This record gives sequence, structure tokens and C-alpha cells, in this order.
Amino acid sequence: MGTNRSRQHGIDRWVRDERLGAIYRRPGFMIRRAHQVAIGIFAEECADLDLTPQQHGVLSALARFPGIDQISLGRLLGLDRSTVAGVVGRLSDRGLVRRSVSRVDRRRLLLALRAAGTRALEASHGAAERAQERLLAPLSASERTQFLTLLERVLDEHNPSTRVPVSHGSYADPRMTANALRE
Amino acid sequence: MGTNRSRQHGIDRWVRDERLGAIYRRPGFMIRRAHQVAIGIFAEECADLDLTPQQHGVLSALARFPGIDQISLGRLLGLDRSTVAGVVGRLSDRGLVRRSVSRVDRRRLLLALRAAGTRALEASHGAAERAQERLLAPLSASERTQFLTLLERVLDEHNPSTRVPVSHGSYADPRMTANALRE
DNA sequence: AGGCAATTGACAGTATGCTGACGATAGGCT
DNA sequence: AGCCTATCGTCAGCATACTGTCAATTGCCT
Repeated sequence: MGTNRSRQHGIDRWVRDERLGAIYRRPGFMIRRAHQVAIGIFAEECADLDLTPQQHGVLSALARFPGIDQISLGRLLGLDRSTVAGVVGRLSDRGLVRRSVSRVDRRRLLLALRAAGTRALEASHGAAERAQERLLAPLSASERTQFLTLLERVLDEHNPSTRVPVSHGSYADPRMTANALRE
Repeated sequence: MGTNRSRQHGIDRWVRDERLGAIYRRPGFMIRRAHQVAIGIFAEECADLDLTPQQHGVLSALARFPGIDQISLGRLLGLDRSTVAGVVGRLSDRGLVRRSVSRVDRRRLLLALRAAGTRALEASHGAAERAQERLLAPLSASERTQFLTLLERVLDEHNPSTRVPVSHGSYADPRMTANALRE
């Protein structure tokens, strides 16, 4: 069974080096944990505004690409239609985002920030920065670069084969955009 | 609006270098994507058995620690009570896991693999290996080590402050374990 | 014009993960 | 014994994320 021993930080060596290392050392497990940690930190920093990282991502994207439609927004963030509809729907319920059917293509639902959405985005800017800083705090500057470079390479390589590859596609159509921007 | 240009791999430079880089370069975003990718790959490899990474994790942990209770299992995997109950419940419905109330402490729900669970775990071993291999395929051997080392450091540092820190705790109590093992 | 395939959004269903509340149980303390 | 607190499981509710299916719409091709 092994005796008990503990350390200040991290998972017990005992459990990590045993056969269960098959779990802990698994990249998938570590990435899931990292995701958990990142979400938790963001939630802490963003407690007042009550925004999730994804909601913040949608608001950011809408600030950058006002009048974009749901599908294109999904491609921007790597989210499928259903998920985008869910996140946007909740933001819309809270009055942060405006949805309007495109007059040019009535299948498309165009999105834009409402005034409250713009305010929320600006107000959350600091929180997002701090969350990012805290997440990578354990690493030195050069290590962060290293880590992010490697991570980016993994993502770039797999991106094309994901269900919703990330890409900006072509969104710009002033005619489509027009009525979404009118608040 | 900027002109169009594209590359074989990865996110368009155009979109990545613009102000939206504030999203794409954000570690949180990249980690979410990595999580997405990891889950997708595992699902592909494990299509026959229809096991999720978390379900596989639970089965692995139960093989290693038969008769463990739900809370301890959660600490092992970094999952809260509700989530563990959900995953275990589904595995139990499928006849892979056995649940039994501890006679020593009637609050505890002890878990163990059923024969079908052991079979599923063994059958999924190859898939889990392949998924892991595919995920890190874009990196060389030394880069993988580097990447995982940095990732591990981030996790170790944040682990204590997460809602459910990962640790093995003390699970071994033969009396508690006894009736969970009887199939 | 008429038909057909692709696109889009909505919906139902499933699986993680979280919170907060509740009831049952256990252990310690007086 | 009686009480108080901590622990554990469950439940309801919420937010991501996925699948698959359906209807509406569009564009293309004949």
C-alpha cells in the first residue's frame, strides 16, 4: 500500500509514479485540468460581471466583427452551431447582444453588441488580463513563450481536422451587416 | 476590411495578428481548443467502445483502487461530487461499475469494476495510447517532454487552489473495501 | 420554372463540469 | 444522552460542448 507522504505542491509522488501515472501523465488529463484551472481563474477575476470565458470571447469577437452571423462567429471561436446559439442566446437574454435576421439571406442571424454589451466588454478587460497573467504565473517569460509556441503548434496541426476549424472565413458583407449594427 | 489570404495550416495570419489576437493568443483560448482536440481524438479512437476520456479515467482509477468511494475518486481525478456521481452513474447504468453503500460508514458509496468494466478497460487500452500519441504527434520527443514539463508545473502550482485539488488522500480501509469487491 | 443540394438555425438528447441546497450519517464534545 | 459540526450523496439549476434531425432558405443547374 505504501506509506503516506506529502508535499507542499502538486500531486503526491506516490500516486503519480505508480501505475495510475497512466492517468496523471496523460496529456489529455493534464489539458483537462488546465482547462478547469483556466476557467476557475477567469471566473474568480470576473466575479462581478458574471461573464464566462466563452461569453467574453463572443463579446470580443462581436466588438471586432460587428454584424457577423452565428456560423462565422462559430468558426472564429471554434464552436459548433448549437453551442454558439446557446452562448449568444444567454447574452441576448441579458441584453448584451442583439440578434437580427439578415435581409439579404434570411437563414442568417446577424449579431452585434448592444450598448450594455460594449460596457460589459470594456469592464471585463482588466479581469481577462489578470486571469491570463495568473494562469501563466508559474512560468518565466521565456518559458511562457516556449509553452505557448508548442501549444500553438499542436493546435495548428490539428485545427484542420477538428469539427469546427478555426478561421475567419469571409464575413464582410456591408449589406448583411447593415441592419445588425443599428441599435 | 483587409484582403483575403490563406495557408494550409493554422489560423489565418490575418485574423491572428489583428486585434483579435487578443483572443487567439490568449492561453485560456488555446487550452480550451486543446481540450476540444483531445476529446475529439479520444472519441475517434474509442468509437467502438463508446467511452469518454473521463469514463476511461474512472475505470482506470477503479482498476487501481477497487472499493474506493466517490469522494476519494473525485480527489483522484480532480472532479467534484456531482460530476463524479454523474460519470459513475452512467457507467453503472451500463453495467460497468458496481456501487454499494459502505457498511462501516453508510454515507460512503463504494465503487468497483464489474467484469464488463474490466473488459471495457482492457479493450480501450490501445485506443487511449493511440489518442495520446496522436495528440502530441506534432511535437518531437524532446518537445513533448518540454511541453508536458511546463504544463505540469502550471498545474502543480495551481492545484492547491482549485476547488478539488488532485491527491490520493487515504482510501485504504479493507473493511470499507470488502463488500464493494464482491461481485 | 422546377428541382436538388448546401447552408443555417432550432430543437432534442447526451455528457461534462460547476453551484447551492437538502437530508442522512458520523464523530466529537459536553 | 444531547448537541454541533463535518462529511457524503443527491438533487435542481446553469453553462459548455457535442450529435442528429428537422424545416426554412438559398443557389445552382437543368
